[in-house]
Amino acid sequence: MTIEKKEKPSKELPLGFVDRQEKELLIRDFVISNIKEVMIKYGFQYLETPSFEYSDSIGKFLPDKDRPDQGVFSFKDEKKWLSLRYDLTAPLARYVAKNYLEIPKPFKRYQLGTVWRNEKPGPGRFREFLQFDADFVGTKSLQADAELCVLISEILERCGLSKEEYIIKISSRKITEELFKKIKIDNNEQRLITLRALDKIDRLGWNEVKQLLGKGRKDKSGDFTKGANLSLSNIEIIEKELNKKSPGTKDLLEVFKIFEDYDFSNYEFDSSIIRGLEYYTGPIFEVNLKFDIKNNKGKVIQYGSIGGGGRYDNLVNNFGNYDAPATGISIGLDRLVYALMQKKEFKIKQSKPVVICVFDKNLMKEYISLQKILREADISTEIFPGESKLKKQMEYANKIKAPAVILYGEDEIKSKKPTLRDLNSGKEISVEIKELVNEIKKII
RNA sequence: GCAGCAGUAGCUCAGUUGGUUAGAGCACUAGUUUGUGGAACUAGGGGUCGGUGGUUCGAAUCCACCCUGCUGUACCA
Repeated sequence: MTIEKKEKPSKELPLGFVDRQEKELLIRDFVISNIKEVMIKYGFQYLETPSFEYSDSIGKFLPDKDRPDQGVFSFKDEKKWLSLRYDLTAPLARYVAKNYLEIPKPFKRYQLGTVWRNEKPGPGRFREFLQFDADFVGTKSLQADAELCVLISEILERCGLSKEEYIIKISSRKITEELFKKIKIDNNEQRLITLRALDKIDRLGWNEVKQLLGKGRKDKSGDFTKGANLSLSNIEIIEKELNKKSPGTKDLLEVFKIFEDYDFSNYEFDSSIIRGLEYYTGPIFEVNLKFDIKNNKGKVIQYGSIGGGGRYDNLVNNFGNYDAPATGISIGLDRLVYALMQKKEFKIKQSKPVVICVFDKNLMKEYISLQKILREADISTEIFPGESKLKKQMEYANKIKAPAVILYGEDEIKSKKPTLRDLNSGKEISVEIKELVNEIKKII
């Protein structure tokens, strides 16, 4: 006799994908509602594009042209390769190129959407996450760049962050561009390695970055990273140039002037902001949190930025002949939410239902009429969803954090006075049905 | 991707000169005479000891490879 073993389906999730609990979702909803209000106030259009795009629509113009397929989830249709979008900027460029003649110029749109990246996940970093993007397409005005920073700032503050808890760091691609001219780097790979190295100044410090600009660097674990192989004199020029405390480029001076007009000051110039992207052409920004973020074991972790962006004047042009200079910013919503959850003072009101206990199925009509009264008063209410002893019903109510239970058994029904038990204090009172709503409101 | 460390019940972990049916706390389920939660007590369920192969009479324990997690690093549109 043979017994076939049944393979049980796996209850594990794919690497980098997570279930999200109510607490997180409610904070996320709160953040999203703030975003929408601010975006409407700033006059942006709401847009949604599909999760999948043809790979070449979003892949061909990837900044790292040397590895266009890396990091993206893709599958082959009968005819073409499709990819899950990895950000909202590439689809926007595609959308603008496709609808160029119909859209207003400039085009201001915002978008909320899930994006997917086939990369190694870490604390607060997943392979599926929600992003928020706001972009101006079709304007060279630096007013747009400045306004993006102002708007992000307003969103963060509405979400409960104080000016001391975040900062917008700003630099410009013009700075590194001029630098590359000065030291005459035209080798693209060398430029990329140099940019990536400079991006790490705040984390590693100059000494380590110099190694990356030169031969390379060995990290704590013993792993070796190849360097850009620049000459010592060039490295010195770079260090001197980037250590300047104020920008020498026209674009940033203008942006800072506009900030003044806006009375916006929660930013700082930081020439080490690079954003690793090849397509940025002007001002670039990064949104950083200034309070400690801990992992689920209570250890403070390197959290990095929660968002960023910049000017990309050539991206739309890649799709055709339309010249549409643009600038945009994006926020990793899940990362922002993860950070907000750590703020002790941050509380989201959750209304949990008052539970009406069931003594006898035959009395259901009574329970439904009580439930109706409460629900009509907009009080979250439920009749215990099951058939259990009273004790189990109480345990259930306790578990779901119900504020109160209503006991309405034979005794109470005789006098038409339900018993209301406050689950926090444990106090019970007997109330007239018409007083029930008022008494419950006192508890909630 | 690279490197270091780790992987025993849902969770936190104990368990070495390799030796009989693998443990605790919390959680879970049922009960403590049945109309009362968050306390206590009793009983119970639950583990191919991350996976596969190897060494051995015998492996949670030793070896190899793989998978997963953590930390750093790389990449990050």
